[in-house]
Amino acid sequence: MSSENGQGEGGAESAPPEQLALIREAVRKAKAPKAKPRTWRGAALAKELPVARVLVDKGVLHLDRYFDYAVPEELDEAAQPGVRVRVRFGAGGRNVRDGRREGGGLIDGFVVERIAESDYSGPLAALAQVVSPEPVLDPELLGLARAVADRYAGSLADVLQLAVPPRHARAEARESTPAPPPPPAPAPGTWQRYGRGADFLASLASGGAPRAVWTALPGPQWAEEIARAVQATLASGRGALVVVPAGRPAARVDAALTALLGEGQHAVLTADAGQERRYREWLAVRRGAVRAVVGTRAAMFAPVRNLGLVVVWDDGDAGHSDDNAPFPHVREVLELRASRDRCGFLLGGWSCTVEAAQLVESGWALPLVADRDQVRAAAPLVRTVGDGDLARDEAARAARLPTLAWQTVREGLRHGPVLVQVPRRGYVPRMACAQCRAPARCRHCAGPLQAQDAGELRCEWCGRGEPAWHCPECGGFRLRAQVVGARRTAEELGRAFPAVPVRTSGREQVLDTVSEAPALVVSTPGAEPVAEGGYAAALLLDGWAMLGRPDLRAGEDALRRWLAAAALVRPQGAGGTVVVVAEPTLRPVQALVRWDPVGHAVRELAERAELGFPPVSRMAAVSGAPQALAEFLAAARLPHDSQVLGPVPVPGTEAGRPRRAGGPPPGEHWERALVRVPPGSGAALAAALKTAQAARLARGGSEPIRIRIDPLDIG
DNA sequence: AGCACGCCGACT
DNA sequence: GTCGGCGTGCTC
Repeated sequence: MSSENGQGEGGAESAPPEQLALIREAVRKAKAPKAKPRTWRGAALAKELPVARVLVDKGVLHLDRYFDYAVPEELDEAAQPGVRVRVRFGAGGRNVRDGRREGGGLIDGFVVERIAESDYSGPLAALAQVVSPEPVLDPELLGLARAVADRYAGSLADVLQLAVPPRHARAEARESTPAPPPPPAPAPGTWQRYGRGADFLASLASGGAPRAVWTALPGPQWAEEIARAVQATLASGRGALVVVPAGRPAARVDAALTALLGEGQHAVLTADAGQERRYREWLAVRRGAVRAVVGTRAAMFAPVRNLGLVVVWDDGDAGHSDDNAPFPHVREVLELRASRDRCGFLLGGWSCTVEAAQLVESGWALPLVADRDQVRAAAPLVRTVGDGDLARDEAARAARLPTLAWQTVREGLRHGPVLVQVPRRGYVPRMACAQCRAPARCRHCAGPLQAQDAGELRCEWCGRGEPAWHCPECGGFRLRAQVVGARRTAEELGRAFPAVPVRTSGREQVLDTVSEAPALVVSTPGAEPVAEGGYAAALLLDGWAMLGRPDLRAGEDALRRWLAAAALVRPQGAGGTVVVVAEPTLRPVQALVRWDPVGHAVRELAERAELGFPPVSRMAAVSGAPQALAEFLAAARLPHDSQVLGPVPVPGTEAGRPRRAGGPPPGEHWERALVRVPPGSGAALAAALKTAQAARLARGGSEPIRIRIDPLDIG
């Protein structure tokens, strides 16, 4: 045996490192078979359960396990399960010679459990400090966080960062005033309009755990309907949690709850509240002083006592997807909570996502829908303007708005406010030749051309202006991108109707409500103000802009945004009219005309099942530098029924493109692979990816690999 | 991520 | 001999 390094000492010295480690381990085990909490200088320890199992608050995946610490006598009382602690952690001070251990930084953690004996064979370090005696991490929340971490191949510490708000000492010092007893069981109110609506409320009120996908009728009643479901749950002696996608709907539900339950019965947990207020409200919930919660996505983890109902409104809104690792989605987390806590589940919206349709199809939830007569009575009349109409429409070319749109606005303004939905910048699709539809590209770098507010063309990649575009394919010189920003549209409409005020609502300034007086209200999707008494008409000008996006959800998203705008318009019987500029043959457009979001989602679901697309199959996106990605995929022990698609270059890593959040570092070229598994193997896929990632990080893999379960933007 | 341990060459 | 390079592996 000729060994290259020729140490020649024989025995353990020349063994390969992994064997060495094994030998060392064996020696250590033999010396200290089971450690009683031996610590520095034999300082006095807690008499009962002297070991604290601690989750150290580091998001690193290979530290995603508990560490045992000795509990000094003076911390015995405070170091209860669930409290925040500080511990020494790190390789520092392996100086056991004089029986003292020091070094390693102080880091935060949570006591998960108190136990009699550690199974760690070595001297335990002691808890350095109990940050506060407030138990913030109870077993339910820990279990949920664990489940979410597994579901999304993330670390427990990362999830806890989302689930437990940062401590605020002043907020903690204040006592939470308990809510007065809740009002008695409610009447079903407008829930009568839905087939099984009254039954659903009755079940909640009597302590049941019904699960429903609710297709809300257009109009403003949805918030009150949610409040009634909450009220029914409170009447059963249980708590309720409502999660909405943004601050404005949160304010609506807040107002409805106050109107129905009075003050002090519920807490509002939104991100924009500021640390002290956030923690105060969260603590009131945790302490059981408040039993009902409405909030935005971070509230999905709210530690509501004796949870009886979880509600998610408008689950298709991107606001429900957390943008911190591991990117949990409100709908999925609340599904987990409903299953784990055996509580009621209500997923509602004017539209219907494919995932929601799947919950119904699998039998996990029941549909809560109104019959066609109710829908017809509540919905506005929807008319379309397609390509054919536009081509025949001379006026449209001159004025950039179809004749039908002008007529509808003119008529609507005689009876009240008119809503104009225009695309947001990010949703404007590539410009194309109006004649042959070839995409308009920059002549220098072939980047996509984009119209600026002032109307001139500019390359999205290199920024060069293009003053004299013509189509290289057919010689045409007209571009098909009449869609312009909100301001431009507002100016133009304002000139056409000089007697009418024009109001705009968009990202910079969002209007909450407008009066019933005639006005033009120009808004980007999601920022539409509510009109008192409803809009007389709405113009949806972003049709093909939204449908043109190269995204699996383009159709579903477009329909959702249209329905959200159209739901603010008066019923057809009261003259409410909607005009959508989009091809009437397209499935989402037809679904809008018939006001049939469920039918759309069901067909979409069937199609995705056939093509092996999510959510029927489960997918994960794995991205990183090409070599690192290849190594990762080779090393990962993926489930045998998984299929790797790609890798392909990550769109948007070309130089000069605006960087997207969570994307690669600037100037780096990344690739992305999609891993697909059939239904039922989702958990195995997440586990395999998590294991591979942990192994990689433990080996000190410096090149980052990003894993995202259920990626949102798969072309 | 830090940080110590340990196995290598260059030095007083 | 012993000081110090940085390559591996552990952190209760």
